[in-house]
Amino acid sequence: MGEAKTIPRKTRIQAQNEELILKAALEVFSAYGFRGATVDQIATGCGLSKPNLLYYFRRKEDIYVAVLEHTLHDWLEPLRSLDPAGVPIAEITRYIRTKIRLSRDNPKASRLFANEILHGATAIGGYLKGPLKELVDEKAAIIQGWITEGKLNAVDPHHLIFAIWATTQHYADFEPQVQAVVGGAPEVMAKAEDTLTKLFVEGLRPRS
Amino acid sequence: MGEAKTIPRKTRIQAQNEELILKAALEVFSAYGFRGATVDQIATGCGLSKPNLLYYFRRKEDIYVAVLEHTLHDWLEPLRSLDPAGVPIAEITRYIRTKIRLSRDNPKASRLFANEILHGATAIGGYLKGPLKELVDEKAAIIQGWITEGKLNAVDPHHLIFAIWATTQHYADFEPQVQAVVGGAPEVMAKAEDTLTKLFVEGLRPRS
DNA sequence: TTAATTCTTGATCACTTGGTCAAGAGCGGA
DNA sequence: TCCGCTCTTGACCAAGTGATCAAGAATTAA
Repeated sequence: MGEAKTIPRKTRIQAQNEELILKAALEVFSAYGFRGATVDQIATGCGLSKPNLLYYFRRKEDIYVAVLEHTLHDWLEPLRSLDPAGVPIAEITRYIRTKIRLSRDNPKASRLFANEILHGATAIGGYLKGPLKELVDEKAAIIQGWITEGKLNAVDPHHLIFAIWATTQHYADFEPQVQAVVGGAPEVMAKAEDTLTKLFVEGLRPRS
Repeated sequence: MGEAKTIPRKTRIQAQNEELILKAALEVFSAYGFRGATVDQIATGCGLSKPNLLYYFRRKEDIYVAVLEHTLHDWLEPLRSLDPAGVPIAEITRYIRTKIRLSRDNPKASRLFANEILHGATAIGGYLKGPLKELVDEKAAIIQGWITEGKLNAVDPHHLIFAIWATTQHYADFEPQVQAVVGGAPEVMAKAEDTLTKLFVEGLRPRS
């Protein structure tokens, strides 16, 4: 079949090395940002020579975009699963808890995005204005519905979502600051989770 | 007097140029981060030649530290002025409104710090663990006092402060994302201010 | 086995960047 | 005016970086 030629399947080695590369790239890009990271660092990080790395991704930017896209989808999953049929306060609570745990378990992904957006979001600007905006608008409408039904306090849904993003990702993105002020004990994150949940729930629960 | 020799006063030109440099440096460092920024960019930004710039600050890092320190003090002023003798809810409200306006009017300072902390806070780590922690602990104690008096809902004061920082600075640090989702109209920031204030006030006001 | 394809790398290049230096221009006080 | 000090700059350097290339090694399909 000519098919095998027009759509070349990925080699075992290819798939394996690309995975190694993306893993090392997340490590390096999240720590130093796009401009601060070097191809050499990534190559060393995954045990490949620099020319070999550039055999799989021809330009540094290609690696960067690849690791961004590879991580983006998972990052939005919690918001995506906000259920319009659920109990409003319970849904919001679950969203906050899921989001802060995601930040705790994937701080590098959080920092990768933070850095990208902080510096203008040039690589994912299209994604923000397209799929991301669509998703946020959709979920904001759901929240607005709950507000109209009197199930939640009347706050702007978009800004509510921003507030949840900001507070939960704060613990990953600004870790050195958090560490400096309250230390890095494991119970800090648990306390953070409870505090944020309580703050938002009390802020959103209508006074009877 | 020998005093004039041991403590050389700053020349007019010196003071003037250093101010120019710090201004241009904030511009460049906030946009590209420490590693991403170049001395050439800063030099061009303030109309000096590169060697001339390096005559005033011998190393790139010296400029960076100078602009960080130059901005740090002002940045913490709102928290510093949290008044233990004031009305709790009013004090918190004023703090949030002051902070979000500071972020709106000085987004570059916000981004400068965000980038510094995001990349490990190596240049200001000492400041975070020293003066910053002291200030936060002091103000957290005040808030804790208000809680004990039953004037505020029982939430962890440290995490409350983190939440206020995160939500207010979000609009400066993640501007491209906010812009992509809700646009950049002037009323967006006003709406943000009202939403955050309402959220925190309702979250903190004790149920009678 | 064999031949085509994929994978790997040492050497190298063009370019950027932080930093130096010596020499000259400009300024201020006596 | 004159002298010492500050300020300014063109030329330059060494290190680091993204990217290329040709040639060889390994893998795969027949």
